Amino acid sequence: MAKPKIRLLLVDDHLVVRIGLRSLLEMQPDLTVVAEAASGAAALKEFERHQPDLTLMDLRMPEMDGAATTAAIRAKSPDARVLVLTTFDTDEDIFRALQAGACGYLLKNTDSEPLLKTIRAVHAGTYRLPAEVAARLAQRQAAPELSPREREVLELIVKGRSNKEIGSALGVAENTVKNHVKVILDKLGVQDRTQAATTAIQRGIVRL
Amino acid sequence: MAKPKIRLLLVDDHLVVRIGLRSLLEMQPDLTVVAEAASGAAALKEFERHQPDLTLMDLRMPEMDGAATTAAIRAKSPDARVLVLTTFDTDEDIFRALQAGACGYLLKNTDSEPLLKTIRAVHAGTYRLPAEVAARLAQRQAAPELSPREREVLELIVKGRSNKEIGSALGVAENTVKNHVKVILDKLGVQDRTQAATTAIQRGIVRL
DNA sequence: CGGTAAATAGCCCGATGGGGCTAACTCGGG
DNA sequence: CCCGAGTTAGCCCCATCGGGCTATTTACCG
Repeated sequence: MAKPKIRLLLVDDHLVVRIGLRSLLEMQPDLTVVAEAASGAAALKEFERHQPDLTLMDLRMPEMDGAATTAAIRAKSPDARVLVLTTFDTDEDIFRALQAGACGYLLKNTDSEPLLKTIRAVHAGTYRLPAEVAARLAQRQAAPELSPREREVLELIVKGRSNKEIGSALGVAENTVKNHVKVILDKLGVQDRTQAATTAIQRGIVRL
Repeated sequence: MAKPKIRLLLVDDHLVVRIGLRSLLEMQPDLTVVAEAASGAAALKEFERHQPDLTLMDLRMPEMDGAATTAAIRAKSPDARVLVLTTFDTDEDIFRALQAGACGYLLKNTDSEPLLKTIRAVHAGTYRLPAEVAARLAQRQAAPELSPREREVLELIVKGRSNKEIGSALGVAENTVKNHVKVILDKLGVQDRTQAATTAIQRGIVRL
């Protein structure tokens, strides 16, 4: 055994995905899966115990999602390498994952070759984000972020509440809500609340 | 070999899921995976060739989705058994799958025991839909279906178009659109177009 | 300590939306 | 051959929405 294997931690709430990944990865002579976790909380424990070289992380998970888990891991181990695995990619998810400190991202429907190639590249520190993703990230940075209150209002918009209902729900005047709505529409670059709702869902700003 | 094995066809566009399922299923003495397909079209070919006892079918796939593929299979082989595997369940997807002739449905994040149990139950013909799902189906049948034109209008609502814009897009008067919208709101059981948009997305009536 | 952003709230006004109601025409099934 | 559903279209009316504008308080950052 000339070179030590790359030690991997798998984090995914889907059993079949964990099994599939494990089978795929264990067939490689330079890779070994040292632990699996089905939740963010479990992932933290396993990371502590095994200190893997690289963590493969699903984004959509119940309770603690992949971005939050990634942030928690990197808070304790700033040089931890995390590669995000997503099923369908909303810009917001990827953005949050990368902001949380993920080193890269992959779609789950990629073939084995690009998957293995990316794992080795990330481990070697030579991984670069695809140009298309980098472009979307740049665009996202250009787009102004919503304030906490605005996100709150946006969630209620998505639920179909009127400005008046949102006002009483938040304990503020309807006029105040209207102001927030105006800012939200402006920041999202849309004309009305329906477009705001659908783009919020599309970008993953709010969970449906 | 006293009893013949249950011969399975796996249909899923995710490589890791196919591998994971195959590993899981091949460990069972009474199950064998005779073929895999990564698309609806490929699934039809493999079904023709192998005539499996049971097909495990993903719903969300590019080009031809699971419901359409299930319908195509059952059009040729009316007694084919198809078990739908979904990641996240929108009512509409499940409903369409069952209408297309699927025998049952499972979430991908289920553990192995319920998965194996369900496979054997479906093959034995003793599978019953969970009460919760049956209730949702009953509710869906109670809900009146949208007419083709109404679905068309709904799609434009989701895109954030105004009634006037929808009218000119469809070549009809704004008043006509308003009538359609009224009916849509009524059929969906919602108060305004924003709720219509979000519930349409949630139920899977329109693709985002 | 001053500037900036967020959150609050008010005003006016025109555009849009949605409820209720009537009424053509068309097409397919009983 | 008529009935029902779908599609078309009009009417009135008022609530809601969204644009534009100003203003106060708080809080944080440089």
